[in-house]
Amino acid sequence: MTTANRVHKQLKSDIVTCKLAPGRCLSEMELAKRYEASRTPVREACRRLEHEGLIEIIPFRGYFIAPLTVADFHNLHELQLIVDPAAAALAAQRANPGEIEAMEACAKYEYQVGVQDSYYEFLQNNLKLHVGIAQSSCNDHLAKVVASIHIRLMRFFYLGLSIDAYGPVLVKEHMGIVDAIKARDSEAARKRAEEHVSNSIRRSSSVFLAATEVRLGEPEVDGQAERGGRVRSTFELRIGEKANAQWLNKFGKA
Amino acid sequence: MTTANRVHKQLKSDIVTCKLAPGRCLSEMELAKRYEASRTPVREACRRLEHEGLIEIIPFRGYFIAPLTVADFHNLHELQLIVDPAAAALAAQRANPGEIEAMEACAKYEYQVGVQDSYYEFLQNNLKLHVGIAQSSCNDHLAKVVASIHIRLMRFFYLGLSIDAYGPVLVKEHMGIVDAIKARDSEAARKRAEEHVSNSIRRSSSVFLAATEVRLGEPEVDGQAERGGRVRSTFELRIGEKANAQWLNKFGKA
DNA sequence: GCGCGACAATAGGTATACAGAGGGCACATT
DNA sequence: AATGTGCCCTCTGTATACCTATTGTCGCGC
Repeated sequence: MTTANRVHKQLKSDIVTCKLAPGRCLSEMELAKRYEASRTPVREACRRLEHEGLIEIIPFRGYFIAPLTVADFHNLHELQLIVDPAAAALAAQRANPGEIEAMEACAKYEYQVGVQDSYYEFLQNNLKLHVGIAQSSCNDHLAKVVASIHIRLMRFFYLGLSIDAYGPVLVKEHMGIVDAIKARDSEAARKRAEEHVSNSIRRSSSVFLAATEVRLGEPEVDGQAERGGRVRSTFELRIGEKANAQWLNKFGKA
Repeated sequence: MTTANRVHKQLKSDIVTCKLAPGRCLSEMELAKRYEASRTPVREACRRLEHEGLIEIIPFRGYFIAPLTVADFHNLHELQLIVDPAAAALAAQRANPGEIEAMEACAKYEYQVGVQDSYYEFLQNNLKLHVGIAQSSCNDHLAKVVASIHIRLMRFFYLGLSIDAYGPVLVKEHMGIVDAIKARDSEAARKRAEEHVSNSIRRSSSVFLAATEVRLGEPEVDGQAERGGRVRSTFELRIGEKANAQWLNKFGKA
């Protein structure tokens, strides 16, 4: 394991779990100190993360933890609604028994309401399930896309958008997809995956919009920012962009 | 424009157009000399290209121009068949007049049979059309996925898989999609895009398979390799992988 | 008092030196 | 002669010094 790999892994984890606040500004030197490395591997790690959509690099300005925007939330879900059902359909045709077994293990995990760690554990299992299904499609490129989408969506969930009441429903939906795959029923798998993503969007979007409203127009400084790191804004609406306007319309908020 | 950006752009172009043979092995120093830069920006450019799937990096070993495999050809097309129609459907709902105009300009370009440069020009227009449609979906993430897929597929076409006889058919299919988008007919756009991709697969796969057969099992050294660069193999079949077997089956070649 | 321009500070971009890992080749031993 | 071991060379990975671009501030002039 090279230093660059280690830094990439740790930094990615810190971003996804929102240990590093969205919008936070960091310099190469800050990161180098934080992860005990020199600038070179830090740069490499950051470039990779930029490509993964977790960091924004503005030349000669700095490195910013990618902000969580309403537009991203919508677009990533929209994309998930395109690729996840397709992946499930292919998985139903191509998954091998071992893969299906692994899916079942992930699918049946149910978090305990109110227990933070249990919720995080659930998120990890949820990731493994969705990515596992995609990998079973035997299409690496598809699997990469699904994984990339899911990783970025997870940040929204780690931010505290817990979906407390839905535990049993989620397990039921997950198991439904896996069962369809196990039964080699391609169309059922597609349909159930599609419904699952649709439901997830519906379940989380109201929570997210509420959180957004509270913070809108508060490009505040993060109170607990170490080393004077600046925060652009936890939620950037970027009002005026087409996608946002359309999405807000959809929920009657515009 | 930084040096790293310039190297990335030039190297990417050289890879996509197959000026650098698939499978070719290159060292950082070779690339640094070739593009008149030091190792640092070359490294950065290569890391980006690795993420884009155009270069493979084996730690402590070297850099390889990503080989063109049957599996990749199949998987990329399969993915394109998932996302391109969806993008077209969204574009029909969201494209603005300027974008549609740009699409039409690209769509109506027809290459002259037998004229190499005209074919390359066509490929560029084809890229711009497909990516343009995706961008009109107002979903950046979707557009990125579509662009990434198309760029990688283009390498197969630049390799010499010319589809001589199909010029007018292609223009017709392209215009059909754009017309549906212009008419704001989402479902027609989806259907036509789907058919277009299906047809493209059918049109190119026979040519590609033929080319593959000729070269199969010839992990040859590239005659014109400068500086003693080694070539792994222009076409790697990676026999035994599920996806390959399935795909070959589909065409009765297994 | 406002605006423009120059300068300094800061931080990323680039070049290069150094270290360590891998592979190949040669020699020795069986 | 063949195989195994060890050394050496090359090339990547890392660290750091230097260069350059951007930005914010200060001062001068209008």
